[in-house]
Amino acid sequence: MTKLRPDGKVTMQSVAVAAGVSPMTVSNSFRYPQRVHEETRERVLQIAAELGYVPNHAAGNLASGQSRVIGAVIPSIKNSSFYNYVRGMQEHVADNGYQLILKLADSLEQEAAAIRTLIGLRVAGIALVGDEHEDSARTLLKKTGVPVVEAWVHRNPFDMAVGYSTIDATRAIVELLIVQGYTRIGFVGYEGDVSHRFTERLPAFIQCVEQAGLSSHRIFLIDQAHGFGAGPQALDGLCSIDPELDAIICPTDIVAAGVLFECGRRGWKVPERLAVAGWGDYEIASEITPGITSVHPHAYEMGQNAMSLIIERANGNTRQQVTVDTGFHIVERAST
Amino acid sequence: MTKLRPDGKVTMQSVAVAAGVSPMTVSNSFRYPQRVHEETRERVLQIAAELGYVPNHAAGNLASGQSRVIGAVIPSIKNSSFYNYVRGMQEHVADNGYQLILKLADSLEQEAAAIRTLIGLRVAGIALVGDEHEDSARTLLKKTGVPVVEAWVHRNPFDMAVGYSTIDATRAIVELLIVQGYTRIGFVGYEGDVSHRFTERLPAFIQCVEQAGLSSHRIFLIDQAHGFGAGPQALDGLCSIDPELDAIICPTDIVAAGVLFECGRRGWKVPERLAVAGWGDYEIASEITPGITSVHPHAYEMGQNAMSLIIERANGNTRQQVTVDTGFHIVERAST
DNA sequence: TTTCCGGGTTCCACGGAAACG
DNA sequence: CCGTTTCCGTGGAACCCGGAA
Repeated sequence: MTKLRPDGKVTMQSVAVAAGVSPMTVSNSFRYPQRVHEETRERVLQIAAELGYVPNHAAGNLASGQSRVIGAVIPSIKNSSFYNYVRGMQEHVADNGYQLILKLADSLEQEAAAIRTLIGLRVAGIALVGDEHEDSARTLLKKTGVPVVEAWVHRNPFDMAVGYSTIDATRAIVELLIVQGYTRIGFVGYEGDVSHRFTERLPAFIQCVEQAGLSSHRIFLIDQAHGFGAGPQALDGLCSIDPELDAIICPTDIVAAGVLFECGRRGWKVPERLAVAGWGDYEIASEITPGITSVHPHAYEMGQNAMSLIIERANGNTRQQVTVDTGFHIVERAST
Repeated sequence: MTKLRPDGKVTMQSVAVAAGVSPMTVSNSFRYPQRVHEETRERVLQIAAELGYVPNHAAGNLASGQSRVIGAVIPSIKNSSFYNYVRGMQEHVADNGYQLILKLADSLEQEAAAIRTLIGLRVAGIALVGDEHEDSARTLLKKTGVPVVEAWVHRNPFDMAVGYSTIDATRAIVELLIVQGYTRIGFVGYEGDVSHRFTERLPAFIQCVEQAGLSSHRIFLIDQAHGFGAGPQALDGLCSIDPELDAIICPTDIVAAGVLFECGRRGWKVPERLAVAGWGDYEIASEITPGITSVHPHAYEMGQNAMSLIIERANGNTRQQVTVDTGFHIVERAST
């Protein structure tokens, strides 16, 4: 019928008419450029650009049953820890002709809602953070069979996973402090219902210091909602357990920075009076004085690998290895 | 034909068969619940849940030409300034039955690509940050006619805008410092090609201090890429212009914190020797000692209003007022 | 190049039940 | 009492735009 829409909407049809070719040629020009004669293709793309035509993903998805959009759910953008993770995802998908969309979710309910939205969009895959999800979300993911990657998770994946061992990282930090001669080491954790990637650290700490013949009773839990403000609290708490505390391991560099501020107020020298270790290698860790010794997770690589797993699965390649360990390293700075 | 898909895909059809109704009734159960007899509807929804059915947004979008998904492009999640903005958007769309998806774009090219993706998805509207966009993106937006909101912009909108006046905010900060008795006020800006929401501040500063009969030559530009590290640089730069500098206005609280760190190293008392003002009211501004006097943009409200403008437009209501000023306030703390 | 779907929506027709004359 | 109108829950047909064959 070759009927043009009465409204202003530009479709493949209108581009085809304007370029004097069939709709199929337009389609091919976009999806399989080499199938179309160069001259034709360029004319088609040129006219498409002039008309402001962008292929309708909804229609394409419906017709082909495929999608080149991947969804990622991240818990928060409040701190910078996910910046490199997202950048890694972003750049990897771009290199492979995919596109990334993000959903924010501060709670498991929100995560479940985000997953529902992404499934409604029929994305090619979903990247989640952590291994805690609502049951409803789990069953939905299972039933629809979308490729799912859990990031910041290093074992027992729901489907696929990419992460590093927070247990190994805790061990590495503790061992570093011991090697440096600290013996009265305190640990700051989060209280209440927080993600496994935090709760795993405490038992690792206990095991590790006891293995070294040290005491593991210097433990204080703080509220995750507090940022820098948690520093003074944590220091007070640990000092009331052991006033001669000589080192402190913090759950994030933000808390560590808070401890440094408090040390400044008390006139304590770091690391002479107290060594301070952080986690995450945020920007503040290198900018503050003294610099904070910190665990640097390879977040960028995590993002890359998460996308790579999804894209391989989408292309039909089933990998043997469904868990990728992207590792971490310890950045030693003046605070320890 | 009522043919069930051979693969595992759950469609409206399969739900209809399982519930013993027509596909139309399933559709109505989801979209117009009151059109369907309560008993029937509940059975349908129940069975849909059991099968793990989620309506295919792609198909729905195609058929109805409508979408309940709004896209937002944000420049970075590296710092916390957009956290409240995103939260405001998120919560507002949820209350109105819409869904928000995010795209990250660190550059104008990436922004243009993000816009292209969102248009491909045929979203109901697009929220951008700032008023600088690639020409290709501008024409595409114009031609497709999607509702567009520019946030953090307070005038000359491309389509609709929501923001606050950085000029007024600069004036407010300068006036506060003058009232507090500071006369040798320095200004730290960003060099090179940065967003208008930064570049507008310098002329406002100059005009304002000159109006008060003060000198406006204490100006130093830094690289936007630097975080805390910019503090020492800026302080060095301004001190070489005027060693007796008594106040400094920073482009962000991060830079202000960097200045505070440097003051600590130099043994300078804040605000006795130097008053420090920041911008953004990041978490660090309240947590650090002394607290940083800062401009608090109403980012949450900005997010809400951005979504509200788009949703109203999508519902066919054309507003007279296409620019919403959500304002700001100055949070006075010990640093000035 | 053409034909024929994909999964859902719009629009309207259908038919049974209740209300009315 | 029965025929007719109205209402409302439900279903049928055409169509949205692009992709596979």
